Amino acid sequence: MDIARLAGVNPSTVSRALSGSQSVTEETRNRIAAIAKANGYVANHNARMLRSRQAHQILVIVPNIAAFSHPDVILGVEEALEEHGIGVIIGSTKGNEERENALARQLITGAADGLILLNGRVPEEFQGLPQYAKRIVAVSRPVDFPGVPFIGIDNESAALEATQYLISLGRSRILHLSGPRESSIFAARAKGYHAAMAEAGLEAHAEVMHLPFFTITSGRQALRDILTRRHLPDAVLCASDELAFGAIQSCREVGIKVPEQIAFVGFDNHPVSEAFSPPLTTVSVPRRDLGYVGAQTLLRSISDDLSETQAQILPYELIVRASCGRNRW
Amino acid sequence: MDIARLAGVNPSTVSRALSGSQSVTEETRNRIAAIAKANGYVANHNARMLRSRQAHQILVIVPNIAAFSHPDVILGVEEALEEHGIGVIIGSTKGNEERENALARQLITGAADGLILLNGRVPEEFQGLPQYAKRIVAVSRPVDFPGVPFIGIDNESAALEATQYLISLGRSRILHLSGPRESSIFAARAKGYHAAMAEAGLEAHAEVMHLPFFTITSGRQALRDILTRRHLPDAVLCASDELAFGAIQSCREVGIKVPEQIAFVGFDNHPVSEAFSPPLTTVSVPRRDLGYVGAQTLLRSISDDLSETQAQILPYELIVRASCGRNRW
DNA sequence: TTGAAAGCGATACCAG
DNA sequence: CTGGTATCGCTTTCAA
Repeated sequence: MDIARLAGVNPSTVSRALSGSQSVTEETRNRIAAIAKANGYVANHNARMLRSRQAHQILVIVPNIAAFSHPDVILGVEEALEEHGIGVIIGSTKGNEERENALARQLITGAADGLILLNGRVPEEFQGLPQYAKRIVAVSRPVDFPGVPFIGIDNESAALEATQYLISLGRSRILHLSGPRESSIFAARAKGYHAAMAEAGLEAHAEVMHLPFFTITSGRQALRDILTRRHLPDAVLCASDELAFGAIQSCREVGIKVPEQIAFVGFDNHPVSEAFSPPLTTVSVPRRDLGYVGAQTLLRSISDDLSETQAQILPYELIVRASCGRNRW
Repeated sequence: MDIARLAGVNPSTVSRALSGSQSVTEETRNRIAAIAKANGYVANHNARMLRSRQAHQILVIVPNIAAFSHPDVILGVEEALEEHGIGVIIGSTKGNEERENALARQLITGAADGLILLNGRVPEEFQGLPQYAKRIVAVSRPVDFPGVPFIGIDNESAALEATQYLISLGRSRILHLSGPRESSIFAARAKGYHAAMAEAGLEAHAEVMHLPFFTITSGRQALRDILTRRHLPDAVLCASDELAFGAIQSCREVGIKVPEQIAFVGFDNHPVSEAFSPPLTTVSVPRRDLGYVGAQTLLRSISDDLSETQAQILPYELIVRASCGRNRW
């Protein structure tokens, strides 16, 4: 590097000066910094990373970046990493396993130093490679891979509480609209829902509908089908706010009154839920914190001073709004 | 690399085989590929990139990843790049100039091969470095930097058309709720709005409110203020769907009827706008296509076969829903 | 088609 | 505190 020549020092001194090493006179450091700046010099990323064996990048794998809940998590991740000068790479998989593996390779090849999984699954590529566990954390959705920490909420308990709330309002024919059955997060919510129903002696009315997607469109279509039934539910617990938005839309379209005829509860507390009509009662998930804590956990895990924390459960909160009406009795 | 030893060939042959070079026997290539796979070998990313002077990564700079309109654009970018085996890095700046420059350095240091700007501004860092123009494209919001192509919609014309639509319904006291005045995209929309008002002889009623953010909260607060006025507008053209959601919420809270008393038009056609109550009339922006075309343009520009395309204007569409009611006359 | 050797641009280690 | 040198892991050029 010719900054060395210009400064009349050895390249290694330039390197030390620019990376803020202590073992360089402040005077020398300043002089080199000035020369570098004047010449618009910045160290080549790939060369540094090759030598120092760090990418200074963390990869976040999301199933779908357009889903309502992920951007806020990513925001939290960014905030945590920014403080450490670490960049964030995003990859969305859309459930495509091939794509998942391609992204996984970013970790294996050293393009990223760590992985934050929001998709609830460790890519196949890591099977039989337990040494990568310490470079991976799962956020929002747990994964089945030994040694990978999880940061999320207690979904079972949240669904339980939400269902109990509906029951406390006098609702009994409560339907649970959920996401893919295979996803542990939806399984947990369904479990909490069933527990509450059973506890209230309403098991006979319990019904879980697992949908392949938890989008607005998906919720809309599901309710269209349900509204053709002879006996309508009097409440619906939705596994995402998006499902609830679509579902409520369908009700409106056929003149079913919300919350009078059917009450709705969502999951996420997306910003829209407050502006929606009726404002949506929903389980608030600390998305940003999940991302923030997840990133911090990852950094600690990578640098080896993680005291075997296997799961961090953050608090959720049931936000009561008008979509469930008031107590009927 | 010991794959070479295992295969009994020279490292260079392994390199050639794995990168699919033609000048290697198919037989040799297959044999090496098999051995590499069996041993879980993948070439180190940073070393490859150092040598070949490519990062195979594109950086997308967004002002705020939680804004409703960006994720879809990113989706389009990902789709376009995935086909070329190029990864996507995301950085959100939250308007922080220092953060912008830090991200810019990713391009300068070679951590990324190109830059897609969704924030309407080329980072300071590139001032006086025109050679980077060919590695940058601006999507959604144009930037002021010679040689940087722009992919977006005709905002002025879209706002003009939306305003004309409101006028055609008999509305006359139309307010325009917009984002930061400094942003050219909002300036363009305001211009179209003014043109329509002037054309209809309603210039006297024209009023543009520039808000620092175009979020739900921002729209909600703005309308709260406006609704205390003696003379209410009879329509509001919002520069984003989010503003509209918040604004309509405020109307609902004080009992103002939408669309009877005030009609609303949004911008973006976010998925929620259809499920909202009332369903929101809005300008549909082809967000995904913008991202897709933007990424393609960038790739062509980087590889030098860009025929000096300076702007690609994609079609928008006014989606008419119930938030403006029907013609009053 | 393959091998040998020379870097890519930095950092790290060992002397001084 | 600074200089010299080996080296990170791969690709590429030049010969054979």
